[in-house]
Formats: sequence, structure tokens, C-alpha cells
Amino acid sequence: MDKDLRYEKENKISITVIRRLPKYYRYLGDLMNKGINRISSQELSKLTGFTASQIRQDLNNFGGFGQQGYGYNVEELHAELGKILGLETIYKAVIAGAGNLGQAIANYKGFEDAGFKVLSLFDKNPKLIGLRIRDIEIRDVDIMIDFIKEHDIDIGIITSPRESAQELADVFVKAGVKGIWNFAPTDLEVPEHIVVENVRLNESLFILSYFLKERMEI
Amino acid sequence: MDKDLRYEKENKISITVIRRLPKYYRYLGDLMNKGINRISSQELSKLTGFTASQIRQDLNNFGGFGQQGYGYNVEELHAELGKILGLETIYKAVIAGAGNLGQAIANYKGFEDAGFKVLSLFDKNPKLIGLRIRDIEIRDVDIMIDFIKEHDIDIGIITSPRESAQELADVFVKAGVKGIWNFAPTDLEVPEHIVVENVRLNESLFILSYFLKERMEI
DNA sequence: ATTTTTTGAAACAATTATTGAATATTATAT
DNA sequence: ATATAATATTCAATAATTGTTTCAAAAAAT
Repeated sequence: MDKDLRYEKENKISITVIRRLPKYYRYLGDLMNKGINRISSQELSKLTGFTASQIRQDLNNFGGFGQQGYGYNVEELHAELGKILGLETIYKAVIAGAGNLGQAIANYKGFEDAGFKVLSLFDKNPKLIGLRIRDIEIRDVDIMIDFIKEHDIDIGIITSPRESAQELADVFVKAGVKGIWNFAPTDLEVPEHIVVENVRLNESLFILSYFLKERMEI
Repeated sequence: MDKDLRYEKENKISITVIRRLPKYYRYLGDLMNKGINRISSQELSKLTGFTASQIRQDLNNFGGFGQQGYGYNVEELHAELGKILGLETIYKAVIAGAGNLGQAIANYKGFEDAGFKVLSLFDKNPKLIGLRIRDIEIRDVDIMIDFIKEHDIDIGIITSPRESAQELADVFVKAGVKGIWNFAPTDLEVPEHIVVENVRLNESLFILSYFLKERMEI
């Protein structure tokens, strides 16, 4: 297939659809754990809160996984969504910023279970360098670029204060990571081919505040 | 004004608009720090990436803050957005789950600066109880309900593992918090009048994964 | 006083979500 | 075993929402 055509084809699935997939994936995982092996869009609707038709349309973007009169096979759909989300791949990651947030991420087994392996943390604080979170070592940020190149790291995670975020992103890009997971409250400037996903804790809290205020006023 | 009418009026501003406000607020804050006191929608567009007309439309939902031929007064618009987002209020919060993530939030000065004051952390781990993060004490989760009632806490923050999240939410609701900021990867069931804002770290990471995979395939 | 800038509002376009018809499968009843 | 009813997806059409473009009016700059 022509590369550009392919790109267009892939590209036509909108971000709003993509952002719903992880939720489907999560509920399907729950169903699997409960030993349920069959589900209709209507039942999934009750669980997720999306309408049944929206769920069907979302899933149909990627192929006809369901069967008329039967519904969806839980295990199969879970696996398909895992493939779509790229969760069958093992990604190698490093964390820049070994404060509480960086440590929290390094500590969280859930990410490793999903195929995201943190190989090292980096910090400039001498008191932290040399320590270990689980068995992940905290190294000097000065050697980060070499470490990334050497270990062929896919994902750089930024959990530093805002001020150093762009600088760290530059190092990540230079070192050759493919994606950046950014927790700093700033918009990173990176080349087009680098994927950036932001976690905006501030914004999330502000939105909570907005609705709290709204609720009080009514 | 009639309560229901008021509600409808408030309600007609869509969540997609609301979710853009914090970004405007952030950039306006940056501009203030740079001593810039005037900005046009076109300049804001360059900064935020939203179109100028969308910015004007968004802001006009809340009132005509701009002036033809001049643009927007940075300080004034920043203040207005702060009001809209409810940031002039001081919110009292507690954190349920004093692991790395809970500690990270307790440690983050940025939240306190924005008017969110963490009065206590809670955990069931005896090794943590009694410790202090900055000057915030970690207390036994068993006394959480009384603490919340006594101190008239507005926001409950859940940074516990998934398994205990719903239970903690129930305690929060019973104790009378108005909103919950939930970091656990589960959908909480709470009464309608409680505001819940979720931070889905898992989903964010999965979306990064999706785009990484997509990029590799092209 | 004239030109330029810039907002705000309305018209238009695109995207996203819902509905309904057609079709296939399963379960039930005979 | 077969026919029938109920269930549930898929696909196309429609509706609703969201975003962009256009343009008149107002203010600022020259």
C-alpha cells in the first residue's frame, strides 16, 4: 500500500474515538477477570456510559469484531483493542525527574504489566543519584543521553518542574526517543515525528474547581 | 433567577469549551509574568494553537472581555478566567493514599498557590502514619471521616490502589466532600451532586502507545 | 479624518453522534 | 428437526454539536 494513502487511512480515525478505546479495554479486562466471555454493545453501554450505537461505530472503525445476534467475544475484543492500542509491544522508557511523581510512576506495577518498562530514572540532585526505586536506579541526568542511545529507549517521561521540561525534551529528542509522556505544565516544542502525550494535572484540578463553583452557585 | 433556568443557562457551555479555559489561563499567566498587558485573539492563537475565532467564541460565552481594535487586557482576562474557574476560592482538600503519588501531590507547591490547600493525608499503613510531607501529617484512614467533617473539607483526592478507591469515595461522600479528584483507574459511583474529576494515567499512556504504534507503521 | 486593527455575531462547514433499515445469529417453541 | 421470534451487528442516512469563515461595527493608531 502506498505510504501516504496508508497514512490517510490510519489518520481518518479521530482522536475522540481513540480516547474512548482505553475505557473499552479496561472494562473488557474486568469482564474477562469475572469470567464473562460475551457482551453486547448495550451491556457495554451500561458499563461505560457511552451509547450502544457509539460503541458499535467506534469498534467498526477497526473492523467487524462483533457478530449479529451474539455480540462481541470479550477475550477477542480485548485482544484486538490491545493490538490497536499497541499494547502487545514492550516499550522501554526512562523517567527524567526522580521526585515523588517520577518515583510514583517507577513504582506503579500497572504500567509494567501493560508493557511499559522503566529502565532508569534520572535526576540532577546528588542526594537522589544512586538510590533505587524497586530495582530501578536513579542516575545523573548528565548521562541520560548516552543511556537512551545505548538502551534504545522508546519513551521519555518528564516529571520535572516546569522550568527544566523543555530542556529535557530536547535531550530526549536528540537521544532518539519516539515519544514523550509529559507531566510538566508546559507545551513542549518538539519535531513533528515525536509523539507527545501530556498529563495536565493543573488543568484537571481547575476543571474540578469549575464544576465545584458551578454547583455551589446553582 | 429561577434555579432551573439558571442551571440550564450554566449548563449550555459545553465541556469542550471548559477544558480549553485552563490553557488560556496558563498562557495569560505567562504573559503577565513577562509584563505583557495586552493581547489579541490572533496572538493567543499562535500561543495556544486554537484558532483566533474559537478563542473569541470561547471567551464570549462568559462575557465580552475584549475591546475592538485593542484586544484583551491580559491581567483582566486572567482574573476573569480565574473567577470562571473558581480559583479565587480557597478549597480545603485531603488525600486518601499516602504513597508516592499522594506525597507528590501534597508536595506540589503549584496546587497550593492555586488555592487548593491539603490539610492531611490518610493511609492505613502504620509505617506511614505520623510522618509529615512538608508540614502535612499522614493520619490513620480510620479517622478520615471525622477529620473531614471537623475541618469542612471540600475536596477528597484518591491516590490509592484501584481496589480501595470506591470504598474511599464512599467515605468521602458520607463525610460531605463536594468533589473528588480521582487518580485510581476505576469509575467511581457517587451521588449526582458530587463532582468527580478523573485523572486517567493508564489511558493517557495507552494513547501515547497508540500513536507510537501508528507512527511506526506508516 | 482616515486607515488599520480587532472584536463579536452570524452564516457556513466539518465533525461527531444517533437513528433506522437490512441482515445475520441465537434461542425458543412446536 | 424446523420454523419463528428475539437479539444484535453493520451500514447508510439523519441530526446534533463543534469549529471556521465572513463581515459589520467599534476602537485605536496614524
